[in-house]
Amino acid sequence: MNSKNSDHDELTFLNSYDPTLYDRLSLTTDILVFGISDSINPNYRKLPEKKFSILLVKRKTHPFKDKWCLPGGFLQIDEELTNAPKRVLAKETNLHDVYLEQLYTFGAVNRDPRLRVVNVAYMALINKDQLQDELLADAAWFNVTQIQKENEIKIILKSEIDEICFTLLKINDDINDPLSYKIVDNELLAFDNPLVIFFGLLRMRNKINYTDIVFNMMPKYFTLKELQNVYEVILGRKLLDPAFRRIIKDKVVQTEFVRSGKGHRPSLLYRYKDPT
Amino acid sequence: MNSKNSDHDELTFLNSYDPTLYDRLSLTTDILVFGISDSINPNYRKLPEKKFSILLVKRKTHPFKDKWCLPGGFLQIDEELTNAPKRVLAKETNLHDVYLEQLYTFGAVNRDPRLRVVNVAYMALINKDQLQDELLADAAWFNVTQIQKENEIKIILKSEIDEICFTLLKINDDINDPLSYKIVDNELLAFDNPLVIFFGLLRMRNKINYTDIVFNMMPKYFTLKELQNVYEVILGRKLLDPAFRRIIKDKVVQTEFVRSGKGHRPSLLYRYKDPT
DNA sequence: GCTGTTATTAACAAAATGTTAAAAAGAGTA
DNA sequence: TACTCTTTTTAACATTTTGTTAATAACAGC
Repeated sequence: MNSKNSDHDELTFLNSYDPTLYDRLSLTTDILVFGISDSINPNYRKLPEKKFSILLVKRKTHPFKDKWCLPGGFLQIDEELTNAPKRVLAKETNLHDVYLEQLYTFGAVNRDPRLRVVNVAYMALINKDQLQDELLADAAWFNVTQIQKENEIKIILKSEIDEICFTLLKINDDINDPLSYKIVDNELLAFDNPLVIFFGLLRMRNKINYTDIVFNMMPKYFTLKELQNVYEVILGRKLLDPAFRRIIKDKVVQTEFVRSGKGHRPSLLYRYKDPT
Repeated sequence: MNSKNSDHDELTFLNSYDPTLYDRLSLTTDILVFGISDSINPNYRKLPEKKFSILLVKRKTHPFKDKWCLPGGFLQIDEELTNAPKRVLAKETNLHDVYLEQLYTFGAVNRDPRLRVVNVAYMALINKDQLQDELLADAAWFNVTQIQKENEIKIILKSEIDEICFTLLKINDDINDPLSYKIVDNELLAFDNPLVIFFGLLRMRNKINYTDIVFNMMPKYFTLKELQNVYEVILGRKLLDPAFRRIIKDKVVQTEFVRSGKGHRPSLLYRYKDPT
């Protein structure tokens, strides 16, 4: 068989192909938006505290009406998969050109009560200073606190207007698989969003150690202590200054600027050194 | 609004919901099966060489008839997403209870010439000793060789009956995103399979350093040198014996058995120490 | 100038990793 | 039996990285 014939066969086949031959379902995308919040410290001489936070929106329609959920939407039939989270994010937060990374695809049969839906979850990292407009009325930032016990992970999400709490139980040994956990005590979050959030936190804690993704959440200029605080809230533990500085100093460049007026030695401002 | 009313609203909504409201498409799953092959060394006194290899099947139908591809199939409408790769793997290789991990979801609009298909790729690790039956006539193991130049990655897949070669060009800085690469010079592989294979290799090389996944490809008993060889073929570089042994000795237990008769000091046989 | 505060780094300790080379334990062979 | 060839195994040291403590620096406010 020569190549011409083969191409011809393929064309004939494609022209007579019936696309309804296989089961068809809907595909959605959720976006787990991470950012860093400053919360004012009551002691006016102390530094503001950094908080690791995620963006949730309140559902206006059924199903899960009035519950919080991750911003998301349906994939369109003629739309690149990678475009869907961009489009949704632009619509919900007016953010463009943010760091996006595919997180995991969730496909439990009953995850949506309406119909069979498979969800491709993405993770976005934003520098909240770049938020041009106010958030929509039904969106809010929630600070993340994670409490780990034996086979149980409790996550508390706290905004100015609401507090969400849920627990994940480990039902399986495979620690890197989000489906190794079962959701319990979830009152306020829609769909399987607790799994998406948990898996995103896990991914962040891992990748922070061997990539430069944190810098997507930093402003252009920052002090090393501010950067260290971001590492600390993501990792959920304190780091020692000298050790942190040794490791991070390859990734940043000192600038001519300082942050002063704080009642102590001014801190030098650094910026990210692009590795090229 | 009380909870009873809310539940009632939700039920009313669900009963009147029209599932054809949103675009619907087909979902497939591909499985990148990794294994380790022994190739006999021509010098009879030398040890057999370990090769890192993947399983490909030859397509019998259009599209891409007679090209090699990853084993895969369509997700059924009432099937758990995690079940699809299990079902496909059982059918194609007669393997059950293998290590499976979700790799990435590929959703370029034109990745399948027939219809809009989104593909959830999985990675499987198998110990080839457990293969109970012969492979199907149209399946074969291909040894993997990867050659990295500047912005170019060349991958050579070699089986007893065929040799496949393709190149990926880096078109984007984001090194962890498979879509940062463009496929060139691909003659023999179907769909976007080169991207799946490349991303799987990347994932393996990363995870081998901070997880115990290699042991899914090892037989029950193995020598430390055999284990080291597996690390070496996956990482694509030689390791120094004492350094490797120091790191790996926490993960294995020495057994009472030895492998002898090789014309040199016998090697102690170890087994995986489950971390529990 | 003194106090309170945080930034920055020096200096040392401890741990991890890289490297070289020697010893151990067999099979084959003269 | 003694010697060679081979690979396994580890000792011993060098080097690098990381952990820790504590000293010094530089400001604001009083």
